[in-house]
Amino acid sequence: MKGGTVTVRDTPTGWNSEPAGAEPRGRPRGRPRSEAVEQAILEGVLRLLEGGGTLSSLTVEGIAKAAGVGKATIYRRWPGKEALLLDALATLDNDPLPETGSGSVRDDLVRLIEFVRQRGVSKRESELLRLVTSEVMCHPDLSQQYHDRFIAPRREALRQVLVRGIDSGELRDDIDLELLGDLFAGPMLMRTVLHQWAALPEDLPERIVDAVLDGVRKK
Amino acid sequence: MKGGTVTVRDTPTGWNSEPAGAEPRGRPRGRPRSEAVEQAILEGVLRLLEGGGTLSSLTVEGIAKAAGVGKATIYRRWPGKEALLLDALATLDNDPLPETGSGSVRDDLVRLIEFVRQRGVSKRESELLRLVTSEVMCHPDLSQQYHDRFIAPRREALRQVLVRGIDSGELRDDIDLELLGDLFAGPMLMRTVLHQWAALPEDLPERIVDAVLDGVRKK
DNA sequence: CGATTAACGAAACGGATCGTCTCGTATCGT
DNA sequence: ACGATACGAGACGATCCGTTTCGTTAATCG
Repeated sequence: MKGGTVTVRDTPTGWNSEPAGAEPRGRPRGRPRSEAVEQAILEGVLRLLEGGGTLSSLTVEGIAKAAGVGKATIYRRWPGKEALLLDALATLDNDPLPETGSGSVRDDLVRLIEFVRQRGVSKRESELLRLVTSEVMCHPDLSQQYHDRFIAPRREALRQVLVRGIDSGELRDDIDLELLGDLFAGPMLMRTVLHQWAALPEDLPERIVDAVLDGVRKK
Repeated sequence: MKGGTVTVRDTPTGWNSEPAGAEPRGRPRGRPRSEAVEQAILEGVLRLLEGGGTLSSLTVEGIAKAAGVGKATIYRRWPGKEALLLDALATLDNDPLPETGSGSVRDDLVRLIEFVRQRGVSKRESELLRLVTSEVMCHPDLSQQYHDRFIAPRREALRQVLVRGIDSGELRDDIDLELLGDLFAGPMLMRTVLHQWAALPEDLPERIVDAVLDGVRKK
């Protein structure tokens, strides 16, 4: 944890994206970083994860070996294993959020939850999500970054749909917005993250949304 | 991971409780294990966790130091850090499940979810639960033990209440039992495990249960 | 009482990984 | 050509794991 000499000149993928005008400065002097190396490292991480290894089995040296690079090359780009995991997650998680606001609020909710389900059914993404979540839960600083980059946009999209539903009179206006979101997202996240052995049938989003909308009390 | 000479003679707390008649044999010959040491180790784990350390900060050597014991004494009782964590969790998690079946199904559901909320509001239990969950998610074998010891009993209690509700006509009978459980438990577990920064007000269980029962669609 | 048996604290060991650092080489701009 | 920087390879000290040894302590058995 003490100061070192390895200088992280810049970070292409943005784990510590410099906020102020750092981009428009001229190209740095020496040999530029290889984009191929960048992708080889991220691809190596994903490849190692497909074997369903434990978190401790994903070592930096193993990543370097799998990617055919030196360790220093990894530490030149990321401050540690955790930030690298976050960027690896980002390479899988770049699908755009589904369009909302066109049809009924009910269909928008189904679309958003189906989007979450898709993460769970993909073996590769599921394994990665599981490890990242477990890693993030122990690192408060990473927890913040993970929340900002991955959780917050989804929660915001869900929130907008819910606000639209309240305004249009389709949803009750006497329930906390946050609670409302958890009612819809909780059941699906529970299956994708907590117990991965649960099945994720195609119609699960529909069933969740309709059950939460209509209530489970026998009329 | 290779075979060793340290023989685990017996395991008081039951991480590998011998199923067959092993208990009624006469007292073993030599010096018995100190119960005080047992509790000192578990207490040391809990004390280290209150500082909100990352999972890697909870080292076996640190536990031994905190408890004032030797490392071998820990490995004499538990096969590794993970199993020790599970037993430490058990020392906090020995409150009996709330009584159900007396009044309305709605009140039973509130009681069960309030029971989950209590885990989340206790700082000590919350931290421990967070670390154990993260540890468990990476160890398939531990995941099984964790599920059997902690998850399954709660799910079973919830399931019984739901079955009673269906039989008595209070709950719809056209929804999967498993989905029904996730609808109630998901929102609360989401807050206690996934984002620990969320508030857990006292009336949250009531609000969850009533919202899921009545539905969130505007009538 | 004395012998036996096993747990105890302390400490050392080999192995693995981390994060840093140093080489010699390769590739860029000037 | 030259300086600057990234690259792969690998050594380094530090830390932790899980095992093992050592001398001591506490219980049972004869």
